[in-house]
Amino acid sequence: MANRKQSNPLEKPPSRTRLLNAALDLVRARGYAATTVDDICHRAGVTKGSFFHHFKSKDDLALAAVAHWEAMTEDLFAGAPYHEPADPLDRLLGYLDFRAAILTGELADYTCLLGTLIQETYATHPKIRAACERALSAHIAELTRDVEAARQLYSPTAPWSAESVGNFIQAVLQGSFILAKAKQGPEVIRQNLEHLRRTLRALLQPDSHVDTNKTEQHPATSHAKPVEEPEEEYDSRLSHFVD
Amino acid sequence: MANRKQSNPLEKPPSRTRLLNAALDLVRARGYAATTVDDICHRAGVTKGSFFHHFKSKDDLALAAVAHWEAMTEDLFAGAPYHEPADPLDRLLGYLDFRAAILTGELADYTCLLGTLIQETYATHPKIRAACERALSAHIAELTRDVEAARQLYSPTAPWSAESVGNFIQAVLQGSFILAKAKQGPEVIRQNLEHLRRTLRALLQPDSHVDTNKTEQHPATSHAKPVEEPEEEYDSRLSHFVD
DNA sequence: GACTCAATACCGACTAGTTGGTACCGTACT
DNA sequence: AGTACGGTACCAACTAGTCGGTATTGAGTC
Repeated sequence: MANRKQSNPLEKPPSRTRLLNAALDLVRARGYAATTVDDICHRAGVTKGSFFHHFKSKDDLALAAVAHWEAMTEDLFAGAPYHEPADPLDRLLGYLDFRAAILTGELADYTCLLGTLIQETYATHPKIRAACERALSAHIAELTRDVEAARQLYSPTAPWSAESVGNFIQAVLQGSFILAKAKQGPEVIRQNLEHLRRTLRALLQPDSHVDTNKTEQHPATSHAKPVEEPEEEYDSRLSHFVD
Repeated sequence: MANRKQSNPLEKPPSRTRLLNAALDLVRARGYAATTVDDICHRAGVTKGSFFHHFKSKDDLALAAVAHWEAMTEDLFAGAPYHEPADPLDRLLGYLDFRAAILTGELADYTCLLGTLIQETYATHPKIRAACERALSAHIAELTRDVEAARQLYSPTAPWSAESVGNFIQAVLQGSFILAKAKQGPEVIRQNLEHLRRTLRALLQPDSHVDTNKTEQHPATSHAKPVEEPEEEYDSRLSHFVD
């Protein structure tokens, strides 16, 4: 609340935003419990007085950080190019390409705050868990819309729900992040996105007898590679949304 | 090291084992940083003197806990019934059934120590991360053997490696655990295992012209349900492997 | 346009409690 | 006696959170 300073592109963002960004970086790298308030203040370049002026507790900051994360990622995905295709399956495959394209920088830069936070807080911090769940579900719901459209188009009689596929995609991403942290590199994420691409193609394969004009756009059996990543296109820290 | 007391089924396990089990439970429920040495001692019913007699630091305990976990899960999976089928694809599908069957009790009872630990330590505790990675990779390698056998049998020209499929399976599991924690229940894990089943069937579908006698055992297009879970069969805390 | 007045933003020393880890001692085997 | 095991008391370092204070802003008043 209160009057948030309008974004004068010349001056640095206000303390509250700096604190939130610092929290995002540190929590994703070290986890929630291991990140101290002092750490966050130091990285944000402010003092504890400022911290507790903006947030009434560390947990309160965590909730704000989740909201901040949700806003940032919502913008990121809303502005991504994969929404353009008219075909919903193409949009889904484009989503996977996009997820691969943002895998730049350090591990902590492209992994998910929500997954990290959930693991640490699910049994001990109900509010944080709930906030993470809401944010995650919102993203999945967005995805599910395209899955449902593609299902209607290609496999209307499929025995799976669109929502379950949305969950599956998100699970592969979250699990891939863990493997990437274990292996200290994003390669496993790319490979899993590739498998996910195969999975979606298989699930949404035009039913043998259902005629479609899409066949040449995504040949179901070939080893099609994802589109070449635009490399420097996306800032993985998403800092260009910080305002 | 030292002479570990032989398992007299009448007396409770030795302190060291109690400490390790306590650590497993607490870390999986609250995370590593949020679990204190005192917590672990209290749950194990011993004092700090005992703790630091057996482990020279909290991190040292973590390494021992990973080894303990690895030994327990190795026994668990080695003793599971899914190895019986001669067909490697059946073994893989049996593995998925087994993973579904052990989803009993509390969330912390059936989720994975390694995934939790990796998230919190990957950037700050190199030794713990490395230990988790070794344990996880060993499990994946085990799985990969069956994938490779199935690949040779059904899709020898497939454009994917067996190892990448092993990673994919593990990623789905780890990610499903996160979603289950967010949603506070294992249902999403079951659904994702079902999708994984579909994925494996699609990947290992007998190549159109490759004849096989397996068709009736796992009809590739039906909505086959996994075998009914044996419910009370597996103790999710795995405590029967404790010594 | 100077002068309040109040609200907001920020600072940094301080505290009460907690943390991992240590020192030291008693006991039970062998 | 020696060694493995475990208990009690303690500590230095660190933690989230407090508190009194200052700087900056903007609206209202004359």
